[in-house]
Amino acid sequence: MANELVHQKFHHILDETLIKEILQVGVFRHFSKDDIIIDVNQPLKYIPLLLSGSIKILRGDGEGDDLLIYFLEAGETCTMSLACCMGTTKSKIRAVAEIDSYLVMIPVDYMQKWFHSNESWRNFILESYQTRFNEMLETIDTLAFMKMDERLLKYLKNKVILYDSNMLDTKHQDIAEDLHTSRVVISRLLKQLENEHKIKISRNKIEVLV
Amino acid sequence: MANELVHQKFHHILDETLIKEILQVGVFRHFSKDDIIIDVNQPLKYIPLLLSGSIKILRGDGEGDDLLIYFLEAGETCTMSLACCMGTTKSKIRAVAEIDSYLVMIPVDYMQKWFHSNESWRNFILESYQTRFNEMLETIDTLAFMKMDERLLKYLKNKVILYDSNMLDTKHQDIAEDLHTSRVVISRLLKQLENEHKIKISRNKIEVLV
DNA sequence: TTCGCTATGTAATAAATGTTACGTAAGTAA
DNA sequence: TTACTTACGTAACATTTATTACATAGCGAA
Repeated sequence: MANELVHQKFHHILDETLIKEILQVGVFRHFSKDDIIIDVNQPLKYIPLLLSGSIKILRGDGEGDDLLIYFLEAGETCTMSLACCMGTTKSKIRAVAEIDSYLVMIPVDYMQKWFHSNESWRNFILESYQTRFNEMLETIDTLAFMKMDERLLKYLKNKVILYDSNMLDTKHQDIAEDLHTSRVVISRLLKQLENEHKIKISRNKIEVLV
Repeated sequence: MANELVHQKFHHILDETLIKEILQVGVFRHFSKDDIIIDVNQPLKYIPLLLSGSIKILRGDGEGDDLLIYFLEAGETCTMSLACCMGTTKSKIRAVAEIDSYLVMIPVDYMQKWFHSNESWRNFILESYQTRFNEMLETIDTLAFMKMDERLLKYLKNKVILYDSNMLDTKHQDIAEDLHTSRVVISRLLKQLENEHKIKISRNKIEVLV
């Protein structure tokens, strides 16, 4: 089953021999919603490839304050891990399972070896960096140029795409933590968005109308 | 002279044969302070390697609003360019010469070729990505967790390191543009920092005391 | 010197966001 | 049902940042 998933999600970018090797050396792991996969300051010994689910990548200031940077989805890897592993430094981010997720963890040594021996792996790494770079730029844009109400709406719309449903199952407090603000601010802005007929609010639920 | 610089700045990371090839295919260019090297939406055909000087990398929202992301220094390359070139997309950033700078521009095709054929180039690219990733994370931190007065002081201290002098030659308006705020705000906060004996202000000059 | 330009100082005000405090409503378990 | 917990609504206020408007200071050119 797990083997099937690796083929399914990665055959378009990684070649057959590499996938075989991944199946041999990779460690398969399952995480439940809200499980912490990697935390800040934790040393990294594995590169995760996401087989199914969705992972939230957060920047933490170390004292409980977080900020959502972006989401990882099936078929992707955590470029942060790459950067960290290569420099054998500690993780500068926190990775949390957004929903139940299935991963295969590649020991760092192989990542290094493959980078020099396998062209498809090189391309995969490069492509990952590219994608993440653009996501980081977008995050910077959002922080620098947008006001909280715009950021909130963008966040909600992004979740709609992620869950493929405009009925979101979320609490104000959770949103506040992802956007690094307070619950009161989020409640206020959500109410404002509701008045503008862009969303509908009910307990534990937000329906996105736009 | 130019050849000397390439050796000097890159021999520790790139091997001899590659440096020779760079000297053959690279285009040498000089930029004066405040010259725009790459602008937003401009297609990229070259990867720049910085031989001397310093380059400011800014994110622009397209309508005149900018935000400083980080500085490039001698011996470094613009990872944004890599990301853009690989995806053959247009530049998402603006690069401006902070001081007079000397570059060697590598046509994209070679960058691709070397990536698969030369180990030292691969390592260089990977290392660049790593460095830039961390800088982007730091930028996100700054935006998300710091207030303007802290950001301002951090900006000033960074310039002190960059110029290796605590007497900075700068105007309030310039700082405001880099930090994406208004001149009035910067003047106000600078005055505040002066009252806290952290800086001394005079026309076109700021002396950093901490 | 005087004129004119640019950079800076600062007040007044507005808008956005953060904080505290408390009330109420929806769900849950006894 | 009652009691309890959790999520949400909202007022009142503080702080931070943005905006407008205008004054003054430094400097160079004529």
